[in-house]
Amino acid sequence: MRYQRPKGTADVLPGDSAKWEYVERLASEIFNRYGYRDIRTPMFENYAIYARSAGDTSDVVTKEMYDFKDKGDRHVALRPEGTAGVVRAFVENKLYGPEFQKPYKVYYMGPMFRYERPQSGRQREFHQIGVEAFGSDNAAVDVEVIAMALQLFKRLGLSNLRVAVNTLGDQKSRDDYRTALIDYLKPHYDELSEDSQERLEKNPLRVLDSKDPRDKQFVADAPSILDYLTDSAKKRFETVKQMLDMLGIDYVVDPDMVRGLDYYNHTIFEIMVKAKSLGNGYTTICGGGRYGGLVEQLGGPDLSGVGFGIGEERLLLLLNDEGIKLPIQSELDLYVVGIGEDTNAESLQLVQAARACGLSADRDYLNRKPKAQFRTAARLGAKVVITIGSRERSEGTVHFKVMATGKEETLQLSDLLKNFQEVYSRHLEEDLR
RNA sequence: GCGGUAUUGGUGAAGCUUGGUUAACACAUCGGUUUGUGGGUCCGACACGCGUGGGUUCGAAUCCCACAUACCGCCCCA
Repeated sequence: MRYQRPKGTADVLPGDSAKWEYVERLASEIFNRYGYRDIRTPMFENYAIYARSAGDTSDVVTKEMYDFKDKGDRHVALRPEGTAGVVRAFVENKLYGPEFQKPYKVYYMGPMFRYERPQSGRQREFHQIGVEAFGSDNAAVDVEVIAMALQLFKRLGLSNLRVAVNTLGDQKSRDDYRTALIDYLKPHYDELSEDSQERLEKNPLRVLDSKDPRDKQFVADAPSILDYLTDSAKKRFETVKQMLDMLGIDYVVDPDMVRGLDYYNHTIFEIMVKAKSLGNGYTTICGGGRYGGLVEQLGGPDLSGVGFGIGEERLLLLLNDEGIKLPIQSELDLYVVGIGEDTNAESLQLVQAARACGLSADRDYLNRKPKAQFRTAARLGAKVVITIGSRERSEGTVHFKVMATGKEETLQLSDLLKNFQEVYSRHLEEDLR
């Protein structure tokens, strides 16, 4: 009986993990530049936090929640997304207090869980890189987070991104529109897909997102949210667009765009990309928007927030597809070849001396023949190989070989151990000259 | 949750339609290529046996069933 990893999970192995590290390091570097700080919240929370925040009708809550009762009979759920937990932490730790600068900006990265059917770029355990900014209604913050995500993608070498924005308006805009949409769709109820018939009752806005041709014909002529915005909501959206223009960010307004979580209002956006590994058409790799009410709903003051989530698996899949080489250098400064079992201790001493002064060093542990060891050294891309055998041992010397030039010279072991860094660099540089 | 395709060694895979006893070929890896030096040549090694568990059969990687997983589509989304 062999064990398999749980359905919908993945092992990130060395080699691949270097890419993850690079992406995550770059993200935190950029986010920090915008004043966002790392926040780490639990991977599971009280079930109610997600149920209440995401909306009772959302698919995430109704069928994708990875929830269970713990030994204390507490109903908990593995986080399906990052925002709710961060909001909870924001409220619980009273980060809305006057001593904190607003907007309060944080970022996070880590695993999320959704119980659903796995596919490429869609797993049960997946990873998101996300940000949230609380406590400012300024449209500039909306634009800033979009710009920030774009900067990350750009720095990673991605192009041909499609930024779609839309607004859900304020409460009144939304209510008015909802009514109008229902009025429009009701007469066609029987012609809609079964899914949309149900959506119409629970969450009519979702009908707009349907890919079913039966629905699409009606969606095409459906009233637009943009016509139902209140003056202030409209003005706000205009400001967002102006600011995007001003920053030279290309975008399209997609009035049919709806987000999966119910808590959004005003600005919502998605950054999409066309990639073969992610199926046909455009796939979203970053989605976000502004949310009001959520902070209050989880017991905090009436503050709004804005943020986004980036799907890390999708991002990496995309980088792979595009053939983008991340600048990941795995260089080896030194490889120690030991000839004969009695050089075991000296080999250890040598790599340790190198490592102690900040060089990367490795050696052979299998007592293999010199030829095999050199082959390994070459494959690892070692800059220098130090060889020690019985002859050297009796003379208190080692062979120092610069792999690029093939030049080899004899050094005193004691000199090397006394001042490894200096001796190493001097001989390496002399040889390469 | 629904529908479909797939599953052979470290990897890519042939074989499966016409069940029969050496599971082809290639890459990678390891060893050797005369005694201590680098991605080359040549030689050699490398599947508890064909996702797991049952069944049919004298006999199954090859036929049947169940399950698992991956992938694709739907749903939805990162």
